[in-house]
Amino acid sequence: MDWPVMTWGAPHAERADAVRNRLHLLATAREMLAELGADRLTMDALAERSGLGKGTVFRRFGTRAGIFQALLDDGERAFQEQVLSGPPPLGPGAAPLERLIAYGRARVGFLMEHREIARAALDGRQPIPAGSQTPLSQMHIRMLLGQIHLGPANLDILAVQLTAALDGPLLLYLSAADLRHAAPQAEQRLAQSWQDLVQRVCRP
Amino acid sequence: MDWPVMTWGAPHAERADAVRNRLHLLATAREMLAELGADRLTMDALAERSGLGKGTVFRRFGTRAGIFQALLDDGERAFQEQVLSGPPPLGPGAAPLERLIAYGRARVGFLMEHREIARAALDGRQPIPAGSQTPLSQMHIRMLLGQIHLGPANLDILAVQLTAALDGPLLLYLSAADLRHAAPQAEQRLAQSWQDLVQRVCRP
DNA sequence: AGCATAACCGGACTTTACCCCGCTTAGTGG
DNA sequence: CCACTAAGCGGGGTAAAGTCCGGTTATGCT
Repeated sequence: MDWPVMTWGAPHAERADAVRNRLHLLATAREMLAELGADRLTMDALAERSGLGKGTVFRRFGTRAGIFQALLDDGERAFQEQVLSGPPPLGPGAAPLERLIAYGRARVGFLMEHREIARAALDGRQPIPAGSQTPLSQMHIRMLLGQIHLGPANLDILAVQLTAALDGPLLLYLSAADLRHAAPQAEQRLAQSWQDLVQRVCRP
Repeated sequence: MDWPVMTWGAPHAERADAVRNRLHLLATAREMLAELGADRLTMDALAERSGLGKGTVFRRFGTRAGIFQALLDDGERAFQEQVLSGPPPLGPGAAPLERLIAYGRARVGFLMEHREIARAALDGRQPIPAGSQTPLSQMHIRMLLGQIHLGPANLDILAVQLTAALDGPLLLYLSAADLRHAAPQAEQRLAQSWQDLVQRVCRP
């Protein structure tokens, strides 16, 4: 799917009605999500409820998972702002290792809060979609790793591995039932374990 | 889905015709997989080609992903045998850390070899299915971690994290195109990075 | 303003995973 | 050998994802 790029004034800019529809669809999707839960949010229903055609829904988001990815991106934007320019230890100003630990804790919280959306955003056929979710997470981890003095190591792959270690448990291995049952404890333990892992990896 | 347990002689054992059909379906699935690729392997086609009803296919495997999980399990069984009783450094006899490194290398190879099936075995709705794939991997890593003297650490979660760091890149983050393009290199780099990661985590 | 064109829209259509339920058959105990 | 029962079987039916294309509308240019 080739998304219309949002370069201003350039040719192929997103048309005004398209923007309107996109925002309206996202709002409607959020409503339905809160009302019905992720797996009862169907494309037909979304189209009907928003008063638009099904074709429009698919052109805007490409795929069902795409909707959840877009929804997640919204949250991610706010989150990234905290990370990039918020107060330490999450934002700049703290030591890189502290930031890395704080980042993991915050991301666990974020994913836990949006776990329904995050799960639904996974698409079996395609790997993690461009412009969404992980790339940002991975890039941030990669950046912080670069600021920590580590011996010889392939920081790019290490960042991928750490991202997987951070997201994987929540996205892949813990069942929804596990989480619903004891979410706060799970969140605490995952954050703590992330800290342990990072400290192990990054010590001299 | 509640699979018939294979406790011998106990009530509810898997019936003979069911076994026949299951094996036949798996064989047919393997054929179609080799011939058409994973995403053209459809349930209807599988049913028709195997000469069985659609209902039978679903009763046997529960879901589309279930077929690929079953297929993967077959390979996994052979793999596990190597791990549990093959020659060192993979099998017993080597130091735990060496075994852990060797295990990662072997698993990367295994997943790379079966990446199409492994991807297709992921089910968006459900977390990693019981009796399949990761639990074995996770358990093995957990066991080896237990044999390495680590400081205070939650070995259970650490095992989950390492499993994610091992499987995640291949299952989630690397696109099929990336892999097709430079599979051997990717395999080498992932194995090397696994070794780096584990050595970092497990040093005193 | 008027025109040309590129996006966009809608909804019918196709494909496919998955469900259901009446019928059949394999196993068992007498 | 026979009945009995639970498991298994088949294939038509449903719902939801994703595609297509003829008609519509926004936008840039003159």
